Amino acid sequence: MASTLKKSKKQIIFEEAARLFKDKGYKAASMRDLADRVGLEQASSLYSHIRSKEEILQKICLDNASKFSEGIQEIEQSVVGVGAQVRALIRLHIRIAIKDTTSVTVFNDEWRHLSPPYLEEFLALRHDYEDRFRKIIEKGIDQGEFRGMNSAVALYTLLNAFRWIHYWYKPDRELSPEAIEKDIINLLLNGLANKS
Amino acid sequence: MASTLKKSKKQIIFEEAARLFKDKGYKAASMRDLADRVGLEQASSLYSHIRSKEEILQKICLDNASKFSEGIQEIEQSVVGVGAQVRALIRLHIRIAIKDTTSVTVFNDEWRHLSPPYLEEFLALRHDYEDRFRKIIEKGIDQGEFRGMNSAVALYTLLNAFRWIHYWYKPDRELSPEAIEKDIINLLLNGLANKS
DNA sequence: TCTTGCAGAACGAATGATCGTTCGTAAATC
DNA sequence: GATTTACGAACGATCATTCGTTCTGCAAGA
Repeated sequence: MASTLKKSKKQIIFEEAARLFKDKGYKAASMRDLADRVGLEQASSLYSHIRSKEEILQKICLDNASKFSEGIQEIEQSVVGVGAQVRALIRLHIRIAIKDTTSVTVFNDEWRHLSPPYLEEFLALRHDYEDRFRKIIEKGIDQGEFRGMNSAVALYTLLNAFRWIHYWYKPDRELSPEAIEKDIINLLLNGLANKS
Repeated sequence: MASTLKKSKKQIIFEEAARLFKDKGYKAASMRDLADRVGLEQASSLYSHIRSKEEILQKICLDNASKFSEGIQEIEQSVVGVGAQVRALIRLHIRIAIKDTTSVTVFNDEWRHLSPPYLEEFLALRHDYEDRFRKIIEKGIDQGEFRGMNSAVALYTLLNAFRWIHYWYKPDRELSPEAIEKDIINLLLNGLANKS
């Protein structure tokens, strides 16, 4: 099989850790739990592959932050019209949530357990992302394409509207990702589009 | 002052614990932290007033669950028309989030640390609430008042759309609770109302 | 008014459990 | 034979909680 790019143990540990952190929360998840899940008898064995527990959280948080940064970067440059941009951003969120359910849950809910230098770095990235999203919304409001409303309320309502997918979605549902995208975009955007 | 209904120490402990659990998360919050916040030198002193750490979490979770149960109960009985019912439910969520910011955060994010008998009880209450909310949405879809879409997608998108308020809202914002209500209802409901 | 007794509240030490991590060594892999 | 990986014991820290004691405020009795 050409597709047998064997995963390194390190990678397995990171993936299993994401699942563990999602299931129990970062603080409640122990390194002994993690050792069990990857088939090691001792928690100490993990340290042949990783530096620390927090290193795992750092990687998960920063990797996901990068996904969103790169996503919005591309949308700003290649998509024209604020309506299409917001639609693309919604799709970006939904697709990441469906593709990387576990790591996006950790990214969403466990970032606060990052310690000082990394916490600030993470918050700066998030602030930057929200700012760029907000600017698109404000532009749409100014142009009359979006409903006149507080832009922060619009921003956070949108950002949170998908935050159940990574928790709820399973591939064997009768509902396809495309159908979810369509329904959510319709629900959100026909409230955002000005039709006075 | 007639308004001096002195809070019992127990009540102070519960309120301060909610704040602490919100700030650091249930697992990361220690009883020593809590003792500090209520002005006790020793964590052991807390046990003159409370039975256990989890007792606090149980009360916070069940109290808030009751608020939502009672809220939807009243709406089902007194509000006519699915459109008005959904509007009332949105207002219910926003008002609780603004009134009890700290405890609603704990209720939302920390319930999973409840242990066996209480966890199941909590999940049953939540399932019941979601079911009743979903039935209203389905009725609206059937009657043609709401957009034709998957009712679970609609339910969870609505339920999560406000989940930033308890984190973001501060009384000194230039934005009044009424303005937030208006904006969110407009944003969400004009996407839900069928206008073909 | 002063003393006494009592109960609730706070303390401080200690318990057993669990945590993340280190270290020296042994097994496994190449 | 060299290097990576796993082990097992151990470390120090911190956790929630228990226990016996001390402190505090207040009411009853003298």
